[in-house]
Amino acid sequence: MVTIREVAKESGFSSTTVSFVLNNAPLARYIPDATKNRIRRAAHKLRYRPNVFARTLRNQRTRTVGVMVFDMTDPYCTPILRGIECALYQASFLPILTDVHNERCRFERYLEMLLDRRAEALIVVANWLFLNIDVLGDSKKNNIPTAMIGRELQAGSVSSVIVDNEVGAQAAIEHLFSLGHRQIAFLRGPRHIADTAPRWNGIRNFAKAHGLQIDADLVLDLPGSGNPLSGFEAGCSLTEELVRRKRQFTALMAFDDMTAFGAIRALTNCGIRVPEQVSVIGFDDIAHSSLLTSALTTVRQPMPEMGAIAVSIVAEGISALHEKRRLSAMHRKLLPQLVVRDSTCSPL
Amino acid sequence: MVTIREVAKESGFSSTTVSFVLNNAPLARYIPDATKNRIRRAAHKLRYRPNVFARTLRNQRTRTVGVMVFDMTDPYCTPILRGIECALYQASFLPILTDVHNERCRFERYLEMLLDRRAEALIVVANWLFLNIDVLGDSKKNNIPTAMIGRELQAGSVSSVIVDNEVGAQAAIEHLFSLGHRQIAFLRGPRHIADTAPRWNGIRNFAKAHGLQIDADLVLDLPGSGNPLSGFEAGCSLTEELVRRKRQFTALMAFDDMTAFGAIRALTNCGIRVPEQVSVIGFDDIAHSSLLTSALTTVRQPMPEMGAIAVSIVAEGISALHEKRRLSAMHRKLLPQLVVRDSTCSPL
DNA sequence: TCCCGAAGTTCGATTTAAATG
DNA sequence: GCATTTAAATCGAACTTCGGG
Repeated sequence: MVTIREVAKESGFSSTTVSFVLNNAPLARYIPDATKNRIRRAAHKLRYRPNVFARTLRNQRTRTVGVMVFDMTDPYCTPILRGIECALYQASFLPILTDVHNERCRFERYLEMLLDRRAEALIVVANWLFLNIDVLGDSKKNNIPTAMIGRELQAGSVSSVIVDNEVGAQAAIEHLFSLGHRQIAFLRGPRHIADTAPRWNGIRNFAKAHGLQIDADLVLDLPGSGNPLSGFEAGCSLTEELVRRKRQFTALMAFDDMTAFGAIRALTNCGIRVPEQVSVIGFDDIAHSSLLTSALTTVRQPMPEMGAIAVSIVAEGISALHEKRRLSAMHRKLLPQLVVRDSTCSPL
Repeated sequence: MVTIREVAKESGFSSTTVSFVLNNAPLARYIPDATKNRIRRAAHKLRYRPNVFARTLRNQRTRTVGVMVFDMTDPYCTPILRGIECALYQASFLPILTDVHNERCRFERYLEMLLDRRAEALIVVANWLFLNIDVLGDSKKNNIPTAMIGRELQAGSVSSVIVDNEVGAQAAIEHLFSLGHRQIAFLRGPRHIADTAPRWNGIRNFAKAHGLQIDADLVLDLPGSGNPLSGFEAGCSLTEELVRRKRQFTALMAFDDMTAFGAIRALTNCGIRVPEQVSVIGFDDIAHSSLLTSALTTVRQPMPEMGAIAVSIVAEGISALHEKRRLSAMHRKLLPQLVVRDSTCSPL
């Protein structure tokens, strides 16, 4: 590897001058262009690349952001990661990707590794989250800008980017209602998932406002497990349960897309056609929702945008840190969007 | 941040001794346990964490691996990334994730960034690859162990991990054949994708060996674009084209699962039932293949395993490098597995 | 005083060579 | 010579300080 000293020798100047010139340091102001050019040419000729580690050792900047995902296999994550990657690329940052697998010990070990590597910020994708983690304490202690996607922390210095679950759920139920559905079944999310309550609130509020009766027998809760893909099986078996109860319903609103897929599978297995006999609506708009034989109507979360916003928040945090500004946590709540496809229609 | 010198002061020894003890260096052999304990206690008490950058500056080890994906939104990537992550975690390595978006300039910039960061190895996930990249030259020049997943490089020092496409395609066609299908349509992959040719070879060989006629009018090529999800639309429109031709076929073999999804959509739209009237088989077994209304029969690539094997290959390369052993490139070809689900059955 | 450039210190650890009893 | 410990050099860049013109 060629060092700055070799560039100095090659160009005939000292390494100090080389450093000034190549970094456009303030002190390079008075250095004549002739000198600058000779130095730059020498650096280019030798294919000089500054040693990131030596540089970091001096100025503490790593241009690295730690990204923690709670479960990469969750299809919800991919577009978020893409959004993060895009935004970081533009800012010349590199992501270190860690996947916590919803395990506390992995979370702690990875957090330690990321802090050891002096990640300048942390982005946590915490949608399907079963841990009661204390990123808060840790990141506060280590004072590194942190943004969580998919979960809002009430207090503390951790920023958050979430979708407006209440508005989203309301849009979904409004869609079904305006199609004429009155007997609607619900597969609610697992209790301990943060998204569950606000979505249900949205539904209840809409129901109250429009005099829609919610039949308690048509409301079931997902059990919830460590695996985000388990929503499929759960949606499947809960829907079978609904059908067995022989309570009429013309539409089904699922907690998320995976659950909706399971519901559709169960309905199809029972000889019930979607959407002719039962309309189904999901939430998220994961990548393959449009590919289903009957493309899924759903509420889209702007995943790539959420990733990009998280990056912009922590980038701002990093700047603030360097300029010694105090910066309080930001909490962004993005609007979801109803996407009408083939799995919903008016009841006959 | 607490430094080794503070630990030295706290424990009453020099930083040299501290370093020896905490790293279990050979020279720590003669250091009495009493000393070791005092040092370790001091380090623990002060919550000492060695500065990764100072350490790397000395011994050149970063415990970092660069991961380059050509398109993260390709569902094929996710399980591979998971496999890589798992294996790296166990080896106490951290991945820097980069997504090339199938763009040459991104590829080059990211490669440079990864080399700047002294990634100890490179893993390239190059399934849906349109670039004629020269990782080869670069990695040779920089002499860092490199493994490619999804594409085999004939010569050079780059290792590879691929699935046996020929065997996989043969398994697929054999499945259809043994079900009794004789009029089979094919949606072949884009010309410039590496997987296309071997899969077609597998099909042709099987056909020849079993006297199966391949009707040229039932063979169409995917156009191929930069976007792996475009396979859906292509599969859809090509299948419509097939149906328009009014040439009978009882089964359709798609290049990959996305294409198969498109085909199923088109068939359904045309009022043709899957699998009763036309069986459909895919390739890959991406995450949601089992979720389709009629779960897809397909040929599974062992993605997580491929990721893990790539890691073990580069890990071996890293060791070899440190022990100054010469190590030639490895080429692993894994066996795919037929997964029979609901999209295939015997013709009526 | 202003301009230009160099010498030397610093970042935090590892490691060589050497000094003790 | 052996067991135990350490001073000093090193990694590569950035930056402070200083000197000559």
